[in-house]
Amino acid sequence: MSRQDAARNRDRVITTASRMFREDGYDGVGIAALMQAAGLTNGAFYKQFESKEALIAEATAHALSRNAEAWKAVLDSAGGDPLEAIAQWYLSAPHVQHRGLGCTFATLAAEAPRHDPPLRQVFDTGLRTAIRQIVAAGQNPDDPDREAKAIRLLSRLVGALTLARATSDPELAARILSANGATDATG
Amino acid sequence: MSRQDAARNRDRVITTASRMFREDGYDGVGIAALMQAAGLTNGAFYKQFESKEALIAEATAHALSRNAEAWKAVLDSAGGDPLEAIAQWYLSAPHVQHRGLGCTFATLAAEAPRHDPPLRQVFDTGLRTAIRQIVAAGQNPDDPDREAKAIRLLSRLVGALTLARATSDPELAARILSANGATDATG
DNA sequence: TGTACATCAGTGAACGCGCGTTCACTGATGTAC
DNA sequence: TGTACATCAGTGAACGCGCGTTCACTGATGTAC
Repeated sequence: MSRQDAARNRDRVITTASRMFREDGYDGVGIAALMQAAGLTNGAFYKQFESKEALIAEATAHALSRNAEAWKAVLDSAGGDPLEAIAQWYLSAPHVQHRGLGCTFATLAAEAPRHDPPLRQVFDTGLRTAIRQIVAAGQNPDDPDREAKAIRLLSRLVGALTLARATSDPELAARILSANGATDATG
Repeated sequence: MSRQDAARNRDRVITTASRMFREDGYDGVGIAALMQAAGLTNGAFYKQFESKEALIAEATAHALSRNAEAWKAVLDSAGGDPLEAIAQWYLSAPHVQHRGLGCTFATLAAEAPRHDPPLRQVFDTGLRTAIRQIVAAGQNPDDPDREAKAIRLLSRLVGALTLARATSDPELAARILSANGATDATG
């Protein structure tokens, strides 16, 4: 167990938590279940983190920065209109189905108001990054309304994904997704 | 304790739960705390409800139907463009601050995917109602895209409210709100 | 380079606590005759 | 209309369980000389 091993274990806990929190919510993931999923035992947790709330902030920051990487990849590789490409990708069936690796705003932002300032600040940073990415991908750099447009697109995508996931009726989910720019909205 | 008293108690538990769930999430509200807030004791709960999950479905249906009444009141009394009036009202400071009486989609829809079919169906109904209300308030009844436009508006408002609430920076929150149609976006 | 010691991540059991749910009991309400 | 009984919402304590957190202990790693 070198210090490098310990650092790797810490990273694995954060990665695992960032997935589990997005799947089951902050309240839905216990320390014991998390540590077991990361291949460790209960007690090791408090050698690495001050509290569950501290992990929540770190794991959310991790999730948001992974999200930002994914946005960058999609925007960079888009032929044609990058914002149309983002909407298609964001509202695709895999993203609707797999919450654990998906957008952190859609899964966890609604829980943020009940949490401590550090987590809220993580969301501040994540939001600013996402807005900046969309603004940069816009095709009209002189439009004075371009930040507001970026914010509207982000708001709309987050809302659409959240609502489509809440539904039990695939037809209604498909209508929500395709109204918002999904190409294949079968799920 | 007449049967009417019992029915009133049951209603009070549902109303109380619909507020508390929106404030603290489904996982954040325990039966004991809920019953105490409703002026009853622990044990009475299971004389009225089969399980917590059953209450979750009923309380969410109640919250959504109260939301629908509020939408109707705003849309009916709007001078000028009703959809602009809805956005202003929906993104107003009181709505951002008071989750407990606010939009159920913004507070609880993200938790729905983790729950049983009855709750998901409650969201189905709530969504269909909200979309229908927005469509009916639209000013161009011949627009073939009017349902998609209604869905986009709803998605955008839900996303904007969720993101504005997650933020800890009032300036960022105000930018999100005003980009989406709030008039006074000071918080 | 080898030895002695300090450090510290991890183990696994335990802490107190609140969770959702059950239960024996109470007593007022409603029903049957 | 009065009496006897069944119903059932509510009480409050208890159930087993999992929660976040703590702790004594282990043993490999890293440091000092």
